[in-house]
Amino acid sequence: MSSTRETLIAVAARLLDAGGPAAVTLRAVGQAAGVSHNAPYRHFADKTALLAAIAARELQGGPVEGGGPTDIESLMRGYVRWAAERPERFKLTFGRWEAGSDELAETATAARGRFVDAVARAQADGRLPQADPERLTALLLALAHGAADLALSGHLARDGKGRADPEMLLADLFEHLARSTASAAEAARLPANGEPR
Amino acid sequence: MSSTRETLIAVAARLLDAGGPAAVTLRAVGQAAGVSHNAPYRHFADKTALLAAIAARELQGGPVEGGGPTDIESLMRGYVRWAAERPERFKLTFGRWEAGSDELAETATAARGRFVDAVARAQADGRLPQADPERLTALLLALAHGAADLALSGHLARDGKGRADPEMLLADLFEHLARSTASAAEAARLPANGEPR
DNA sequence: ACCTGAACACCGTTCAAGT
DNA sequence: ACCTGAACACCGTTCAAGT
Repeated sequence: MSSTRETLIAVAARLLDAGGPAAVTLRAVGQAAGVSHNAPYRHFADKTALLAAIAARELQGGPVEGGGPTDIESLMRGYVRWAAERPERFKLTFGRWEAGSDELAETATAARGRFVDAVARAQADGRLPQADPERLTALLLALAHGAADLALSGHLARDGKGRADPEMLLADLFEHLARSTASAAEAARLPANGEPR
Repeated sequence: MSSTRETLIAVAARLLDAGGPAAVTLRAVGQAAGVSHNAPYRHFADKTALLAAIAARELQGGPVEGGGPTDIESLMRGYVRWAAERPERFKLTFGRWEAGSDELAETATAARGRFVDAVARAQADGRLPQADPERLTALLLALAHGAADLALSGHLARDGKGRADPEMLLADLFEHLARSTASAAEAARLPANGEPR
């Protein structure tokens, strides 16, 4: 039912990819969907709600689709690659959602849950340091997000020796964390083990 | 000379802070500056150029003003605090500058230079691991940027146990890096010292 | 329940004209 | 060299009306 709604979302996402947010006008969406320019108002409260629907759809099936590898390194790599390949959807999804829809917030929380699980597994394997899994996940996601965003706005890529792309920075962080894990394991062999769980 | 130009930038920045990018219309800027709504075209090629001028001014004197502390921890804290206090300017500065002005790119490069210097000093003090300073700077900036941006879009703050704000994540990263540094120093005591300078 | 066409207020940009 | 007022095309949103 209401296939028009899905059509509008798909059409709007395509316009977004092709021409950026400026190209997503209700008139263009309507024309591409074969309806009038104000038919969207029967399915969405306003233009913002339509954009929020794109972002929600992206958070559900987008960055880490089901079926692929589930180790934390692969998940993070998938995140930065998604940002590089679909920059407009990435910018939209993590853009300004001042009083954004509750649905979007819940979807984001669910998506983060998969990352937390992967982090916990890596901790159990000794590949990540012991720490609160949610907080460590936030650290990893913040780095991936920041690297991806800086790369898109041209504040990261350099031509010379200091060149760095998001995947490199991700690898660097994992290496530093691995060393930090080893250091903590060393300390644990001493009689006084002060490392909180 | 041309004080009108500076006035237009200042007025536009004030409108941006007050009401977000939607509030920055050439008509509102002109009215607040006491000129007609198309007088800005005598000083800027178009609206984008005016916004770029705001971003450039922000990059120069904004996040890390001269005179304050210059250690890397304080610089990074200043960055995330600036983002939290002036979210609209932060979003604008690191927003979409597709074919952005060259001046803006140069200003950004110069601003990053101060961070690289601070990182190099921290490395000399043994507070940060040995690595390419530019690349380590990129890692730190990416985390600060990502944490600040996720916090602004509500994808970071949680109510429960997993709560994390940008300054906490920054402190976590510095702690992990310090442990990584200690681990590398341990390894350096062994006969085979494989850590490249 | 869903869609249309006309209309309104607003915006970025251009242009002829003024000093 | 800098500014103004009118005008143009475009946009989000509303509303009366249609099926």
